[in-house]
Amino acid sequence: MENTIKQLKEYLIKHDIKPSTIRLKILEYLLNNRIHPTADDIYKNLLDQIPTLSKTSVYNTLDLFADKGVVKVLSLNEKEARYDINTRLHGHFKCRVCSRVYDFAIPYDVSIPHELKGFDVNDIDINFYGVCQNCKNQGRKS
Amino acid sequence: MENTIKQLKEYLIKHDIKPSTIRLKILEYLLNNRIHPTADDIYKNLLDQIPTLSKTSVYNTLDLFADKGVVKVLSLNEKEARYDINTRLHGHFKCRVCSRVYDFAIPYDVSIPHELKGFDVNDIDINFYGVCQNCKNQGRKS
DNA sequence: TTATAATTTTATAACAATTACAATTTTATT
DNA sequence: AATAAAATTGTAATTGTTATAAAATTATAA
Ligand SMILES: [Mn+2]
Ligand SMILES: [Mn+2]
Ligand SMILES: [Zn+2]
Ligand SMILES: [Zn+2]
Repeated sequence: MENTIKQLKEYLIKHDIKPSTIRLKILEYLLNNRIHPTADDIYKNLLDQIPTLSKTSVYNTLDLFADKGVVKVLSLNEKEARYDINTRLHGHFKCRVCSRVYDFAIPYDVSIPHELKGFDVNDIDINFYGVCQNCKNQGRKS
Repeated sequence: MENTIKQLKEYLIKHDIKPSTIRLKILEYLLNNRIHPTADDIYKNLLDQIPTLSKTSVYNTLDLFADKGVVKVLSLNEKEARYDINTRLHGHFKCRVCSRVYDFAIPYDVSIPHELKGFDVNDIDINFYGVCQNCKNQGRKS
């Protein structure tokens, strides 16, 4: 809805990815559904539009996207990986009740600690776990 | 080597865990091998001492330990979980070359960001990824 | 001690996410 | 149109983990 096909194509090409139909659809889904979906979420959701879609293609595409820096893969203490179209450094909060994953800005400078002097740090994950306000309010009613 | 059986028993009892042989062995392993091992690491290593050991028991024990706060489970962008006998808040660095996991002290106050006001935060993971100094030196030789 | 119950451990099968692989389809090039 | 390259698919394999029920061990009571 937000992006024209042309824009999506340019986005992929800019990231050195040939814009196939499936790749465009997955990119579009990720841009319009910023919920940190799993591969299965994406697969299930696109099945209406692309009835021949295979789960392998979803994995292939997401692996390619991760390779080219289009998505960041999230490990949030669960067995399924999640995919984030926002690759800039930011924190994640996972609610253990509703399983929603919230973004937050990291409120301190993430400098390399002196214990890691001489290490190359390419990637940083900051993950919080607990119960979100929504779920806390829900529980209050009982 | 470091701990007497008596000390290990007390440690488990203090955490509300009945000290069975397997539990003591796994605890001892975790205390003496602070390498953030996987369930398989632990299983393989104890097989000499306990030839009848089953992997299910290792998982059962680690689940129990996690439940009782004796270990912290780590999700480090890999499919296998790792287990840390140090449950105090600290950061982890995973080297993508040698797969070693290093500890580091978190060099800032991990206060709850204002975006998460009203959220209950029970757990925090801070994970860095990259190449450790060891592996960087190794590579330099070529 | 013996009997009985509770707990722990084991072996095996089931499960679920991901990956491997080769065949098919689609797209690009000549 | 013919050919080559790339993308997609279906299927099977792999892997870490979990479920389940039987067997072994340990605790409790008679
Ligand atoms: Mn995010
Ligand atoms: Mn640690
Ligand atoms: Zn919630
Ligand atoms: Zn290394």
